[in-house]
Amino acid sequence: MKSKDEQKESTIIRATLQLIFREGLAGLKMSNIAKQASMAVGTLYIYFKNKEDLLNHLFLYFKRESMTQLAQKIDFAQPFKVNFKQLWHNYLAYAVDNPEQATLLEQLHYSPYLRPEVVAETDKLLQPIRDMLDEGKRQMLIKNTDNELLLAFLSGSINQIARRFHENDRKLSPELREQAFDMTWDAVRA
Amino acid sequence: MKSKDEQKESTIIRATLQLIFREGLAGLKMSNIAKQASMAVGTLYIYFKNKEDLLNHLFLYFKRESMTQLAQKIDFAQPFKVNFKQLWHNYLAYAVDNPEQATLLEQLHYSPYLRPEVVAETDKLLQPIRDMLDEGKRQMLIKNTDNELLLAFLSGSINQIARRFHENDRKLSPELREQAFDMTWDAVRA
DNA sequence: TTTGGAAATGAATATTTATTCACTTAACTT
DNA sequence: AAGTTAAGTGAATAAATATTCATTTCCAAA
Repeated sequence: MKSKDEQKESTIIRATLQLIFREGLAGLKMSNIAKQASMAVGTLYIYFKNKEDLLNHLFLYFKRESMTQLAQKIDFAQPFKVNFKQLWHNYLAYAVDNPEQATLLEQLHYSPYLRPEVVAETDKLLQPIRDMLDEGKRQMLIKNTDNELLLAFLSGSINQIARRFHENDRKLSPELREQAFDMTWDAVRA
Repeated sequence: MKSKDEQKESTIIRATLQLIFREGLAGLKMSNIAKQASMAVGTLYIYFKNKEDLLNHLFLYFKRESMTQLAQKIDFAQPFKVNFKQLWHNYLAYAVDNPEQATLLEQLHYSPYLRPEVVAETDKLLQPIRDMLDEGKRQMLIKNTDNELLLAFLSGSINQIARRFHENDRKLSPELREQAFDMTWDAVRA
């Protein structure tokens, strides 16, 4: 018998990502996903129950992927600021290299498609970062401020910087990235 | 003869806002807009050519409204930092009091509905803020950094703070707002 | 108070889009 | 190499949704 091609699931998800980025979630059609992924519409339904199911899987898939990227080169033996800086640059690099994702996760988050339990599950992925911020506060290196405020400040500024530069076709030079990091560090340091 | 009710246009726009916020742009249906606005579907087509037209009008409408709010109590006779702080608090207050807008503008921005010329027009509305930032740099009060970077940093962090707190049903106390402003000021000051 | 005309209505229609399913193809098993 | 079974296909169908339009309601002028 013919066996399921395991790569297809991710092919479909990535094709969907491209389309949402190009045309928005509101313009997403199953027939277009099939075309973009070079397969028949029917095939989509072999891998995912329906459109809603596909979108929930996609949300989790990219949240997990982004968290993996974020954790690159983080080494808890290093001093706090070294790790903080690495994390910040990882986040920015991911947002810059994958401008589609931020847009996508944003749009999905406020759509009738996403199931609440999937949203809750992704929030748990942030725990290691919360722990890291707590450690920074314990060492009195960063301001003793609410974690949600810190997280919102960090993620909001990074995403928006990546988005605006991408939208205007501008490159974020290493110098600009350094300037942006300095702003962030000045903002959070004690 | 019966005359056109001028308020209806804004009634429709506001009803649409509510719905996009509740169900996302992807879930937006003309029939629901009509229900939310307590009128018949056909009436929508008296005030707007079609769905796309309605959404473009709505985008401009709220961009303009938010800029008006932002300019409240700004007085160019005041010192730079006073105005900067007022502007920042105006922006945060608007984002907190109108959590729907940010979500909506975000979603619309990346949709097949929005016409490019409408996007370009809204970008021009930011010019007074760019001028203000330039003035701060001239007085050597803020870092001499790219305006787009500064704007992205400011708007991204504020929007995300307002959004996350609203999403988690948490109130942003005056103390937290002060802390957030201090972070921002530390970030931008020379 | 009558009447002309635009606003408002919402069931009917047109259009778009998700999903199914009868059929074909490919890979594995014996 | 024949048989078996699941993957893959895409035209056909179902479902959802935008838009129209024949009819009714309302207002203002005559």
